[in-house]
Amino acid sequence: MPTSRSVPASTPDRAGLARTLSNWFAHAARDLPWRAQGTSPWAVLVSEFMLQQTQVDRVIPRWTAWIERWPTPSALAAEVPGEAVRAWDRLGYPRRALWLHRAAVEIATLHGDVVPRDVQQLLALTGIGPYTARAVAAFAYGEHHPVVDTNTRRVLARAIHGIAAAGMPRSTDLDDMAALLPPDPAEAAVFNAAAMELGAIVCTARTPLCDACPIAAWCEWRGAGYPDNSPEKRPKQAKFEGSDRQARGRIMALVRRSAEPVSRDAALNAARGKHREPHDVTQPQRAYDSLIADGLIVELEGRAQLP
DNA sequence: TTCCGGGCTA
DNA sequence: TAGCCCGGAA
Repeated sequence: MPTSRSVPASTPDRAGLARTLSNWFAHAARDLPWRAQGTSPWAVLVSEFMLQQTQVDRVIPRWTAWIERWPTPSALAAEVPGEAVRAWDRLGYPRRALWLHRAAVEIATLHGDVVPRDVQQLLALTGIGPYTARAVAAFAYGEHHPVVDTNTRRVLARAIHGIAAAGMPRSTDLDDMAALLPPDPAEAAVFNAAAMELGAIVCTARTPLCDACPIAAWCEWRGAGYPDNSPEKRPKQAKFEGSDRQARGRIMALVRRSAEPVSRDAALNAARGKHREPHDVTQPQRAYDSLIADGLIVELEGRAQLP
């Protein structure tokens, strides 16, 4: 790995980078519904929960229906958790539907039905971590915080550190971003969004569109000739086919679409899929048990249903 | 057909 | 640190 240059001394015109990127965002930003004027903090929070693991195009219809049905935290909190799981549909990682429901209960009961604006209070809510807490504070309330998601981390790695790909999250990510933020809170919020947007649609992981990049002139990675200097790759993701994840997803799909509780046998059969692969005979039961442990299904008299 | 992105919890 | 879901990109 090349020695990184002594950090800020020789780096040019950071304010120019921020200004240029924000100007680009003003015309290039996708027209996403949660970016509309007047979107409530709750609606912003819901969008961030959904976007934690799911691409924008798949989130939009679920988010729209969710906000229409549950326009406030207390509206969701009044439902049983299973309704949140069902409405989550196939967004993936359904534990997050449970967490969002729990967060709604916490906001309704502990915060007077008002989404907190303080990062520490946001972090204390179920399912909210460092990214989501700062995203809500910055985008819903205009608070001055660095917001760093995986897209921003990749932009920082390339533009600031000259490294082809971001590795594991670094302790310096938030400091790096904070150093770039304009002092004005509203401008800082725009810049946070702009950096994420650049990572999402231009500075992409696999095929970055460097010719179309508005901050190419500032990019250390480009300046170095696009070296293939990534640190170790992140551990490769296990195959989905044949995985416990897949088995869990199949059970959840069955339980979500069933108006009535389903028998345990039906659930275990669903876990096996069409091919009835016998490679791991313990998997269906393991998947079933793990869903119960996660609270995503409950079993009553040998029948499984949403909580 | 395979690969991989995405933040959080325990 | 591992585990979690699905769909679109390669």
